[in-house]
Parts: sequence; C-alpha cells; structure tokens
Amino acid sequence: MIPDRSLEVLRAIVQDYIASKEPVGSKSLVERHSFGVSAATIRNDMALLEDEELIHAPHTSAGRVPTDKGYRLFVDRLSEVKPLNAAERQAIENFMVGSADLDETLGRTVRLLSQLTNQVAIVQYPTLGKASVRHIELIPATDTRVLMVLITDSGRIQQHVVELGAKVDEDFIAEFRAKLNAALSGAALTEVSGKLKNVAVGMNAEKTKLANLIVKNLLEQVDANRQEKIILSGASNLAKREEDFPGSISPVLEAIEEQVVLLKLISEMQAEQHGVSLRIGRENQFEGLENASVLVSGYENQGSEIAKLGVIGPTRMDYSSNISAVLAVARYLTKTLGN
Amino acid sequence: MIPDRSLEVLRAIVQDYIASKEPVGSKSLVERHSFGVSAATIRNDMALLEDEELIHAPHTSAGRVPTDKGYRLFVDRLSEVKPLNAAERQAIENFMVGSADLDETLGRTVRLLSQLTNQVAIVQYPTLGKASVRHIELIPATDTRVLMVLITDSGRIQQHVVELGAKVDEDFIAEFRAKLNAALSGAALTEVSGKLKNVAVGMNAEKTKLANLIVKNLLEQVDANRQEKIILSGASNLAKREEDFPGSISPVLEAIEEQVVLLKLISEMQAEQHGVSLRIGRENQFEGLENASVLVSGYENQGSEIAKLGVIGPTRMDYSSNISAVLAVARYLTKTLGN
DNA sequence: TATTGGCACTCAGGTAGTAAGAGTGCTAAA
DNA sequence: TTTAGCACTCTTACTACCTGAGTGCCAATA
Repeated sequence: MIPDRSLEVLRAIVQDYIASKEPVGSKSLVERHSFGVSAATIRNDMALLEDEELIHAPHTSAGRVPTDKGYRLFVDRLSEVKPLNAAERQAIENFMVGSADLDETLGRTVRLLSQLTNQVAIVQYPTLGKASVRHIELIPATDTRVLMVLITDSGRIQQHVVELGAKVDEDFIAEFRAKLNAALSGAALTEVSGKLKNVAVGMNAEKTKLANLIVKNLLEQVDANRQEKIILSGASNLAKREEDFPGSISPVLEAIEEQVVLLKLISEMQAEQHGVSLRIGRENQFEGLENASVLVSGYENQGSEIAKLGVIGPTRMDYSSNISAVLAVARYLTKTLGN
Repeated sequence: MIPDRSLEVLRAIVQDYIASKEPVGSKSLVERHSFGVSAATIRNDMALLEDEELIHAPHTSAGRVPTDKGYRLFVDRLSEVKPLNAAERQAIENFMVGSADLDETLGRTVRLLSQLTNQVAIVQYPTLGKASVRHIELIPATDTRVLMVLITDSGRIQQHVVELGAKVDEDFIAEFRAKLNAALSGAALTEVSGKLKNVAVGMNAEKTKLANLIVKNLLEQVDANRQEKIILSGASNLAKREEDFPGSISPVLEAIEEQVVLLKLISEMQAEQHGVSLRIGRENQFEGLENASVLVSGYENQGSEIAKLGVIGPTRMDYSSNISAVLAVARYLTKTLGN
C-alpha cells in the first residue's frame, strides 16, 4: 500500500523531528538523507503520508511533524531497538549493587531509569495479587493491641495494628501465630481466605473471638492492601521538555501524580512486540496525557511477571533508546530480585 | 525607624501582590486601601521602603514587588496567622480518618497538605535517631538466610535479609530472638550498640559467630538506615504557578526531588515564632530554590518532635494561610500518631 | 515638617506595516 | 514517475509608533 520510499521518508521525518524539534521540510530532508531523488519527489511522498494521517503540517508554510499514528507506524515497523552502549550498561550495574531491601531496590531502579532515559520513570511495586505468604508475625504492642505484620515472598511488608478490645495473653498470641504460619506459609494471597476458615476450630469461646478478630484483620489487610503502589522519579525531566507540551505541563504532572489513574493505565497495558507495551498520545484516553507517551515493560520474580516499570514522556521522545533502556532495566531488576 | 504608615503600605503591597500577581502601584494602593492620604504621599513611603530594600521595582515604570526581605518583615511583624475556616477544618478531619498504618497515615497527610495549601507538600518520616525499639523479629527465609525486621515505636519498619553462610537452627533463632528483644525492647536506637555488647556471652563458638553476624547486621540496619526519608505531593501545583518562577520550574523540581538536599535543608531549620520555621527565597542557599520559600513545622510523638512536615512554593505565596495550614496539619498528625 | 497636586519622564506592551525566508502545491516537461 | 520552476501562503523578525501606567521631583500648602 504505502510505497517503501514513502516509509523511508516517514522514518527520516520522525528521526529528524526527534533530534531537532523543528518541523521538517522537504529540502532539509534531501540534504540530510540520500534518497537519490529531488525535493519535489519527496514532497509528493509527503502529500501521500499526509493523506494517510501519518504526518501533519502545523502551518501552511511549515514543515511536517509526525502524528500519533505516524509515531506508531514508526515504532512498529520502522525502528530497531537500539542496544545500550557500554556506559549505559555500566551505569545499570553500578547503580544497583548493594541494594538491601525491596524499598531500596525499587527506589534505585526508578532513579536509574529516569537518569538513563531523561524521562519520568515509574516502577510499580510487586502486586500482592500474585504474591504468596512468607510469614505472618503477631507482636503484642500494648495490653490490648497486637501489631500484625505480613511478609510476602516478593519482599513486600504490610503492617496493621489490631485492636482486640480485651487484654491479650502472650502465650495465646504465640500459639496462634504458629498456627497461622503453619496454615498459611507459602500460600498465595488469593488462597488465604479459604485456608483461614478452620483456623479457630477447637478453641474456647473467648479465644475464638480473638482469633476471629485477628483473622478478620488479616483478610482486610490482604484485601484492602492489595491496593497497588507506584513510585516516580524524574519529574523535573518533564519540565525540561516543556516545549513538547502545548500549554502547560501541569495536566501531565497531575495525571501522573494520581496513582489510581496511573495504575489503571498500566494495568490495561499488555506486552506487545519487543516485550514492551506502548501508548502514544491520544492512544490512551486519560485526561492530561494527550501529548504524552507511556512505555512499560513487566519484570518478573520466579518466572512470572509480578509488576511493571517504564517511562512517561512527550510523544516526541526517542522511542528506540527508551525501549531498550526500559527493557534492560526490567531485565536487570528481574535478575536482582532473583537473588 | 520605619514609620508605622510605611509598614502599613508594605503590608498592603504584599497582600495586593499576592492576590493579583501584578506589581502594585501607588494609585491602585490608595484606591484599594483607606490610608487617608494621597498617592503622592504613598509614593514617598514607597521610596523609603525601597531604600530599605523591602520592595523593588521590576522596571522604571512598573509598580513595586516585595523583596525576600520585605516578605520576611511582613511575616515576622505584619501578618497574623489566619485561622482555618470550617471547610478546611472539616477537610482535615475527613481526610485522616481510618488510616491504618504509618505509610498510609503519612501518605494521606502529605496529600491533604498539598490540597489545603495548593503547594508542594513534604512530610518527613519519623527520624530513627529519636525512635526506640519496639520489637525485633528474626524469620528464617531459606536454609542459610534470616529475614530481620526491626519495628520502632513510631511505627516505622526496617527489614533486611541476613546471609549467615551456614545452615541455621530454628531453635537457636527463636532463642536468640527472645534474647535480643529482652535486651533491646524499649531501648532508644542510639543505645542499641551499647546494649548489644554482651548479648553473645555464654554461647559456644559456632553460635557466637552467628550471633555476631546478626548483631552486625542489626547495627548496620540501625545505622545505615537511619537515613531519612521524605515523601512529596502536589508537584503539579508548582507547574500551575510557573509565572512565579522566572525561567523554568525545572531547577525547583530538581531540588525537591533530591531527597538528600531537602533533608539537609529542613534539618537545618529550627522552629522560630508561631512554631514554624520559614526560609524565604535566597535565605536558603540551595541551588534552584532562589525563588522558593520553604515552610516547615515539627510533629510529635510522645511529647517530643520526631520529624517535620511543610510546604514548598514560590516566594509569592500566601504565608498567613500556609502557616496556619501547616500548623494545623502538624497538630493533627501528632494527635493521630498518639492513638 | 508632612502632605499634596502637578508635571515631565521612562518604559513595557500593544498595534501596524514591512521584509525575508521557508515550505508548499501545482503544472508542464522530461 | 520524476523533476524543475513558480506562484502562493504564512510564520517570524524587525521597525516604528503610540498609549498608559507609574514614577520622581518640585513647588505650594496646611
């Protein structure tokens, strides 16, 4: 359908526009690339691309700029994933060594990714839905309260203070703790509720009441706290590319500060080709992100994807580089978590 | 030194400028306020204020704008803390109910504060330096690894995986855990290292080795993780007030994203009058914050300050309202933590 | 001595008009 | 199918000009 040379022209336009941020015209195009044809011919090709809504002229006498659709075709069919250079690879290695716990690992990851790409980076915490119980701890806090700590196999920790309304017996707590762990250790969080049914069997009335209270709280914790979490880094990178956002960057900042929106967005995104998922401009419906692209990839633990990470930036971004950076960091994080 | 009426003029200039963001001239001043004198007289007062470097004219034929020094005098001597209105008070109440754990409480607090003030809000996590040990947990993770969890009285949790390099005996872990808790429960973190000296006494060589490894890691955790933490909210509010930052907001965003810088800054700030601490514009040396004001107050647990919270915004901010909002939220957080 | 009206002066911002340059689309020829 | 040529459009920059806001100063006044 679209002739090869026209596609080459599209590729050249995307590349030049990303590099220069100026609308690109037929003349500069033949100067910078060797098409072997004249500017007039290129102009014909450009007219074709414009008919297909792959490029667009901001003004009558300006050059052309890729549309969302144009970027999409570029990414899907015209670009190659640019391998990281040695310096970047080194940066990844250096950045991640010596991370102690999950918080620190993910914190470093998100900063690394924002530095590598010069975009806003996001990292989602491992979803509890796919996690399983490593350990449950019950710690007497005051006379009538118990601090409950739930530790999952992905390293995530949830805590909650349970008000028992009656004085607690330390021995009972210890006993119940053992019981809980025996019943739940290794269980997927989704199975927890089923496995808890019989845990209070064989206790006297008073203890049953306490046990139920704790179980109820534990379920709440598993459930309510299944709520996901995202961390961000590099918001200042957005401000540096303000020209790429007509109007103001404020709507974009608002959108990405709204965790709920962001979570909804990335949960909708399923890996496409290259192992990443990409939404360009208006391809995603969320208000404020009309001029932004969202690029995510999954990272894994024990062979299955547990959450996503990626970058958010203007539609005018270097897709090749960013895709390879996101992929590399996702792989590296998977590896780090494996230890 | 400076006559009363001139100070009144300064107050009027600050108020009008904050409200209108236009440099304010003598004529509009006499129109909006009842000084009982003519514009010419006000001009004389303004010349005086300019001599004192309290106000400044952006151009020869423009009105006047307060300088950092002018804002400072305004805050210290001319402004009253504006009590919150009913709606704001209600917002605070509503926002905080039902917070489960520390993370959620602080998360809600920082969002509340940014909404209340329309500025960037910051909340510092309780400093470990002032905390004490509530409980230490040792949980066998794999054959040779133990997950150590340190819970402090402020609700903060630190975790770390200890590689023991040898197979661990569960009974020993349980025993050692009891020993650790007996020795450390209730101890301030600063005392931990002293109290750990004799904990391995009376064990055989092999166990001593393991114990020392755990103790070493515990100390590392107490120490290295004394590193502070800050959470932010409302960065988009900065973008909305871009006009107040000559050039770009990018340097400001960079500065506040740099946790280390921010921590250094607020740790230097000691409560002054009104119970808050304020740095206006160039009063703070940090790069990127020349046009920003930082306003913090401490919040408490068990009667002593454990960390700070506050807002960051343009020097042209509503100091009266923001001071009262920061104070109110700090008080409310103190109260919430008391439960 | 403090205040006031008057006035000349400065300067930012808006409006017009003009010129230059980039880029286009179209047409006719190769 | 490609190309050269050309007329046309429209942005951008520059210039000149005007207006209005606001000032500083001075001489007069209470």
